[in-house]
Amino acid sequence: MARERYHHGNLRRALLDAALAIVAEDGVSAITMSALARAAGVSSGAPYRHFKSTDAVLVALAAEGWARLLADEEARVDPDAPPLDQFRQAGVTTVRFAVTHPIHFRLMFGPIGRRLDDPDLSTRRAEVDARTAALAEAALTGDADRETRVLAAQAQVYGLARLFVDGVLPAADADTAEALAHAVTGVLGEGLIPRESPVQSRPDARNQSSAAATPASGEPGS
Amino acid sequence: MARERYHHGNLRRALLDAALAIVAEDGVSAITMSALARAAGVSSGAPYRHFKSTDAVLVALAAEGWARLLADEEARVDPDAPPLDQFRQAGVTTVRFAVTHPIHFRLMFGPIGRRLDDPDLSTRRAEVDARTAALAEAALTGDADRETRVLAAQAQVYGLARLFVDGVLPAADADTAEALAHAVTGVLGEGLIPRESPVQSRPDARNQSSAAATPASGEPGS
DNA sequence: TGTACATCAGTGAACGCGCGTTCACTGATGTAC
DNA sequence: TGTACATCAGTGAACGCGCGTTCACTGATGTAC
Repeated sequence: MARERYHHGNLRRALLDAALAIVAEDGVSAITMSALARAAGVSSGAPYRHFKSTDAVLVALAAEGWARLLADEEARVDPDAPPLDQFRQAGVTTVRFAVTHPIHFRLMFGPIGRRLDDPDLSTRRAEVDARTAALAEAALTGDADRETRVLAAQAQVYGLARLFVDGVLPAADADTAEALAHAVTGVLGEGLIPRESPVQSRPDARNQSSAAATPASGEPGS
Repeated sequence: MARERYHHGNLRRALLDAALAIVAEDGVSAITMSALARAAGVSSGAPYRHFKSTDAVLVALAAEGWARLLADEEARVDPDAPPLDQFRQAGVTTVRFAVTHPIHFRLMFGPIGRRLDDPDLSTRRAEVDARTAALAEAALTGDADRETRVLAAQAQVYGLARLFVDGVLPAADADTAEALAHAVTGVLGEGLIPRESPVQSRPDARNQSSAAATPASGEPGS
């Protein structure tokens, strides 16, 4: 924090934060080693002590994202809940994460996130993947189209997350996004068409287009 | 096609194709006016006759993408089918489009695609949006959480499309992707958990993880 | 507690390169008559 | 069918700029004794 010292103290962290700020402001193409140095208030050669290229910075951010997502899931998924609820909670957490960390999310699931050559990135990603697979395994049993059902759930969660991140849905705070994710995953659990009675109706229907934030709806089975 | 002529004939098209090739090869950051000129076999100043910047090239590609998606939907959605089927066909078509035009898809739904200042882009996008909204309106009736159900469907389709485009699911040909989209949207129609009898089982379950290409499953209601 | 020394993080100047952009030009095309 | 002329698309040389990258340096930190 203190200015005017020869050593920065935590330049690595400052460069990562600078990268986040630059991406948020001008997009990922605006990241250059020079711009990072400038944003961190440091000479042009200094960043090379910590990252060998701008891609390395982005890879580090992606790895950080996977670590944070894992931590979020561990914090927000109740290990004592029924398996299907755990699976759903993990999905809701993913949507929440996407809204609170959109830049990380984009990097994690973009070309940068698929860099298998970086061990830190790939192991952290593998951890989350393994966890998700285990939750899906426990939640959705039976061999009738099991993988199709898992994919249906993953696609929905990922799609909702990306609708926020890509700006198709308007920006929302974490709790609103989470409530929406809860409602939407409920639809998948129940089926698109209400079977007999139309799913305990509530007087909602707020906004205009598809952007309505309609929280709380039916729970899924189990 | 003929080389060595002073006039190119269709440089605009050639520049767009060059941009697609460059993005496919080295990513969107590799697009420069110089690189486009080089790839089109033309002098460095020539592209400026058609585009004022690389962003203008990308905007043109996004607009082209929306036009093609609209054409695809008009070709593949049966106007005589029941409304819910039409809605579903539109969704399946979107997934097919994403797999066959991944670069267009990424541009259409990235920051470039949200440039409201370009009239061509924004009107073409608005056309598709209006069409989708109309199909959703006709397909999903009833006021109980209607918007939530629409969003659930959109999120699932968009999510599946992006899972392909982002490389989370392995690359697939158009028909395989379409079959998968059909199966996955069927899960949303029926509900995640089979109600009584487990959805007329078929002996599938092929691949390893979540990448199984399990085609054909139950139809949705209506 | 003090001293010597090794290690390290950041400096700032330097360089070459490729990109964006401009511009007077030239070759080709199309059209008026 | 031919000629003159306007318009247009692409040329190629030029320029300034910012970026990536290197490197001898210097100030700070930590640690052995």
